[in-house]
Amino acid sequence: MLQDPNIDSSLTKNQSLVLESLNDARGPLSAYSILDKLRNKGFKAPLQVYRALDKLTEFGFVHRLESLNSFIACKHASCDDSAATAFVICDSCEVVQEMSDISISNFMAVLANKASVKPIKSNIELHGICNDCEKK
Amino acid sequence: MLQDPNIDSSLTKNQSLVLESLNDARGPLSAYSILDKLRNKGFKAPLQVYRALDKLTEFGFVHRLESLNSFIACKHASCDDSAATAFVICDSCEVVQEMSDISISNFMAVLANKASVKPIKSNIELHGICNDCEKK
DNA sequence: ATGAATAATGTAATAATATAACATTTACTT
DNA sequence: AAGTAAATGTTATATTATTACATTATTCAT
Repeated sequence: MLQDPNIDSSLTKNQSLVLESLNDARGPLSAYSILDKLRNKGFKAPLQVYRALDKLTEFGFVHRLESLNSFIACKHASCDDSAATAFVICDSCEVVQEMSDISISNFMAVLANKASVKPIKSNIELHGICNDCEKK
Repeated sequence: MLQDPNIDSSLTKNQSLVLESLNDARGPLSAYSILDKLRNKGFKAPLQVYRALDKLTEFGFVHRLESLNSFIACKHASCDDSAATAFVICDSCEVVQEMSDISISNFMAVLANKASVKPIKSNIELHGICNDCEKK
């Protein structure tokens, strides 16, 4: 799977390695499981992972799933700050769907307005059982 | 401040103490800061707090703020499971507004439907700067 | 009432997640 | 090339949460 060179080239070595780990993963990963995956690439301390994750999150390449203390690569071409994203998580198979349409951003804008707050960052996570798991 | 006896009477001693701590607090508290507040009431270990928090959350008396790893008493008379709640958090003064109207529940229902997921639990947190802090 | 089952508690140990502090290296800019 | 900013390496430690197991309290059917 080829990566966009323009994206990867803007990243440092550690950032690229962490992002690759997340891209290769089927689901969200904890910082420490990323660390374990990257020990054979020279990673030795959690801070190496956390620092890369900070930047990747800042760039919009990675999202943090607060309710799982874990991280997931953004599935969208570029997730700019203005767009709110919602995550739907199956508690059975742990598949995560990343939803990011205008209605979500609108909803959060309305919420911010109701609360008289200037929005910085939103976090929307819905836990449930996906269709496939429900059938079993 | 008098508590509803019907509510308190259904709680155990530890649960009541933890809920009181959260009711007395101006904002959200971490489990360990609750523990510290309750040491003079005989609390000695984090598990005493976590176990009480589990039950209080289950009963709907307490909410967990995932992005803060902390807990807050529910401001509503009774927060049944069917109602989705959103939290608006000022990153400056740390005041938390608990929003719980039908539009939030509706929004999450639509999201669940779009993702073909049977919803269990939702978590909506919006970080920003409140009006008061913005003025300063 | 009594005994069995269930729920809650006490306590110690440890696991899992995250950051502080400081030294060093690399990359960028002029 | 020198100076600055950004990234990295490394150790130690802080913070958050759970496992495991023993004990006590409560509930509930008989």
